[in-house]
Amino acid sequence: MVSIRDVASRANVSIGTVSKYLNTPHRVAPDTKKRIGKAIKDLGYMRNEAARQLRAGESKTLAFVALELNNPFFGDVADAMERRAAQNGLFLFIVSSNGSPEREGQYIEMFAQQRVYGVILASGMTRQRELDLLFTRRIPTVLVDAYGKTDRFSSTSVDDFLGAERAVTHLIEQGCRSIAFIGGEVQIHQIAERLRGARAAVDAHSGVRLTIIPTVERSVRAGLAAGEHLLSKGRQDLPDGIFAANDSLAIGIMQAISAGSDIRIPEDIAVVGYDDIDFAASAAVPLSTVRRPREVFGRSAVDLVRDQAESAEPLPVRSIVIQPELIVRQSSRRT
Amino acid sequence: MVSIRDVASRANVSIGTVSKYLNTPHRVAPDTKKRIGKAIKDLGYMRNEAARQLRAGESKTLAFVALELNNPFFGDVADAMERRAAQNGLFLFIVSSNGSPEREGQYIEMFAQQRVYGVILASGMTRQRELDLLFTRRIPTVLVDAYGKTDRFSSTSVDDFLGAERAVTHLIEQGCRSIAFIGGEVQIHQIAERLRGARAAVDAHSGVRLTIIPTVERSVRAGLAAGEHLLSKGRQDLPDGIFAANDSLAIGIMQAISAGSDIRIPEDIAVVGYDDIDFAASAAVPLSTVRRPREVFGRSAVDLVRDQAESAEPLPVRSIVIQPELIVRQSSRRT
DNA sequence: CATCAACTGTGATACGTTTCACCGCATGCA
DNA sequence: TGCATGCGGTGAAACGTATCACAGTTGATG
Repeated sequence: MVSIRDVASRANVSIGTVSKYLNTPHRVAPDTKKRIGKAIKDLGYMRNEAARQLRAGESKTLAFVALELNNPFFGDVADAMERRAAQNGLFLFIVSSNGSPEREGQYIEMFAQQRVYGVILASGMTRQRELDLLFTRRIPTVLVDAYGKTDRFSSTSVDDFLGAERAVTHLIEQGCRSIAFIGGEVQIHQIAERLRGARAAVDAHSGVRLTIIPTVERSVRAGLAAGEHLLSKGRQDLPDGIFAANDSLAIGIMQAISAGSDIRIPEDIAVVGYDDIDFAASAAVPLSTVRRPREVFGRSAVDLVRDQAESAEPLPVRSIVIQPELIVRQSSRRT
Repeated sequence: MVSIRDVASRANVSIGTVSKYLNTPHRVAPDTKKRIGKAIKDLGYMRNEAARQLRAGESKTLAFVALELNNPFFGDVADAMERRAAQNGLFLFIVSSNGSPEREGQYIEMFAQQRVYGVILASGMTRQRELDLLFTRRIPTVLVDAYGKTDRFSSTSVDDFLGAERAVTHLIEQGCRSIAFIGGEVQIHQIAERLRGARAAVDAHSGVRLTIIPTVERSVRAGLAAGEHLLSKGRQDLPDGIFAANDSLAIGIMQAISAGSDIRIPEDIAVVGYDDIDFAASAAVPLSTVRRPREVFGRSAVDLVRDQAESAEPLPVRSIVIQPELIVRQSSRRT
């Protein structure tokens, strides 16, 4: 493997000069510059990033830990972050925790070991252990959608409690009295918030019941399975309103219902999802949902990290909270 | 920042012993082990990955370059890769080229500088420059969906030519005579293949026309725009069959058609997409499509990289070609 | 009792950079 | 001429780890 040393000797200069060429080229004489450039090309030299990092101690790599990538919502957010990162001269590494806190922990540890530029956490299930790690190491960290979870990190989030409350209140206004919350994995912070909001809405109206149906994943497939499970019950046990933890789930459930029964949406069961992914509007029955702005989300998370990283002294914690918007479509419109 | 040196002195051992503790703990006496462990905990020591890499020269990080993450297909593939990587004790870093070959080039260069374990390329638009780079540096590299593009790298791919040919032949059998191919960004290898397949099918039948409609992105939104553009033409200029470059596009187009006209799908226009993402089956009109197995895809790409990386001598190039499957649903079923 | 192997721990070296104090030299100015 | 200034280049010292030959100790074996 060819190193800076080889380049130096081939160009008849010292190692220091080659390094200068690499980092502050304007401080190298034109003639020398040419020689070094040629040597690099001839040898096919490529800087060893590990060595650079070790010595310089800084990195331009921003890490984004997503909960799962099969949800298009995260894909869109990731793409938005990538654009913003590029504008700031940063690189964005995305990892998927695939729903496992242990795995996420491994990744965070690796990022800490790499001394990355910063970390954006959107898994909603980061363990205290890793949060402590990031905090004590002073690694610029931003939490996505963990509103109120911590006073140590900056965050961007949508007020999921409010969003869920609005969604369920809407269902109740449409006449629903038995509401099922699907996707109740309370490990995940966002989901827990949505459940809390749903319950608040239900509690505010007498005569309304809330049932919780957990799922393993939050994919279309999981929604299908949940829907089929639901249908296997007696007709009288069915809810008349469904609030799903995200759109993928909702779409899966609606598909199961329309394929496996003559139950009508929204007349017999009204459905509301969460996120407003692009596929929500084009579902068999266009899906009512709670919109979370993806572009803003991604952009502001990157900005928050950058501000922290570029600032000399520690910045005060900042929390950006975005209001969610209820989008009513056919799947819940009864009037 | 606390280093291995601090740990050593606090535990009253040499640096070498601490390193041994970190890498081959079974060669350290239980008593010493305890002392070192305590010192590490007390000091909050964390290994510096850059230094480790510099010295050891090896990494456990696999890089996946995706074309775009807003397409759920890539998200699913990425999740599948992540699972396989975890099984092999590897880390998976995902990056999105966001449709820009320059940006992709930057990432590849950075991966080469980092001496990553391996690289999986799925952008379909990797430049020759970067391919050469990876090849000469002997970085284990696998191409996804670049069947026949190179004889230097192993690859997993779906035969997109065949898939497209089948899709369009199916449209013709359903009576379509004027077919539009939507998403014609020929820069991207996969898309170019699909276009080639579509043309082959059209050429094999007399009296059938093929129109190409390019789009900037390949998202639902882009499909909506393309659909609206289509509708703005006179009714007699409309195609009677649409083959979209992917499902997101197809779903967007169908949505535009059903919202902005009384044109019926499939009676007036039959539509076929590509990928069979989970949302295809649950679209307003369930979407016919060409299925690409996502799980197998992700898994085998990781395996190919691993085989190369673990092998002492260079392995012969291997190409895994998967047959695509045409899934006929309502959007193209006229009989 | 001598020998040998297994087991622990040591210290020096190397990995490929960046950085920084320093030096020689030419230039401009009084 | 004397002196400050700035430019272009040098060489050595880190950065934090892994590795490896080697040494000391112990227990078993013949």
